Amino acid sequence: MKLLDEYISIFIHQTDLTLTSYIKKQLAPYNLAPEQNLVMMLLWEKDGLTQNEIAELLVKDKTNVARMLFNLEQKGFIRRACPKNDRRSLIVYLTEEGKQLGNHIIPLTEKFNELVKNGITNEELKELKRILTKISHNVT
Amino acid sequence: MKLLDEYISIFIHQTDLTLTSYIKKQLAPYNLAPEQNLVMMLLWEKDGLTQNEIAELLVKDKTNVARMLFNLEQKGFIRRACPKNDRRSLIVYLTEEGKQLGNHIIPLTEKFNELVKNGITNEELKELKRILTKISHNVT
DNA sequence: AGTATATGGTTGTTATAGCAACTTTAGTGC
DNA sequence: GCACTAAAGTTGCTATAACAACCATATACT
Repeated sequence: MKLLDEYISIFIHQTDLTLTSYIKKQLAPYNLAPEQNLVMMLLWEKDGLTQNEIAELLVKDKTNVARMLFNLEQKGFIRRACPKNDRRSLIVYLTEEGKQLGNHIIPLTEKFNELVKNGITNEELKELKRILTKISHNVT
Repeated sequence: MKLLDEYISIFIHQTDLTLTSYIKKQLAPYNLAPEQNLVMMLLWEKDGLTQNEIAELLVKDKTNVARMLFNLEQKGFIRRACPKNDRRSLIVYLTEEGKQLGNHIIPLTEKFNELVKNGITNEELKELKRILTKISHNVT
């Protein structure tokens, strides 16, 4: 498409859509959406983060994170508890089911990452990150 | 963030979010959302496309396009008419207001594109597109 | 102590994004 | 000409994304 060639931002956007669409289908059988998976990946690394910490780590609006966590709680993958010393915040814990889920999902995301990088050298990856970083800085 | 460094797809996703967020704010005063703007850019190039053609050109689901066009119609930028030879389809036309809008938005998007490309050589841009294309093909 | 401010979460609204199921209309095959 | 299939749009559902406004609790400052 012409737009896609003229505007690099649209090119990046389309690539992102393609990638998201793929991983979404991979995760669907596990009842997990792509961004919900990012939250889970944080928790598999370090259980017991607060909502706010998750929002900062994912560079996301706290409203989105709150809603994602609500959904993950509904699905039974996490639970939220109020710490005694600060009744404003909520700490997020994995449930047993949430912990088990990692055994399936982590290999799946590793495989996805390998697929994405297929045929691309480390040099190229570094170059890609370097240019994307430059682009981000240009508008920030 | 660790996730961002380990998974190139997340890196791309974050870059896209940053870009989208920026252009969204630029377009907001004109009562136009980023994806709505893509539709308008197509129409400024070629008025009188069908909904289906727009969906194909933008590589988007027809349901999204239908809803975007509904919103653009509500805003008064386009109108939709049924061609006599095929009562299933809808042809999309710019209104006078929609045409006028282009005078403001097109320069704005050009400026945005220049900003995004700031400090990046044509070689780097080509390289970026090449690698992103490879990545897209890997999951398609 | 008491006001002011800051922090952590929630709710509401708008805009993508894509799937499934559906309606209406057009074209095909016999 | 009738049944079948294909095509174009619409509706409903779930999941992001971000902003504004809000509530409750903590902290700071006087």
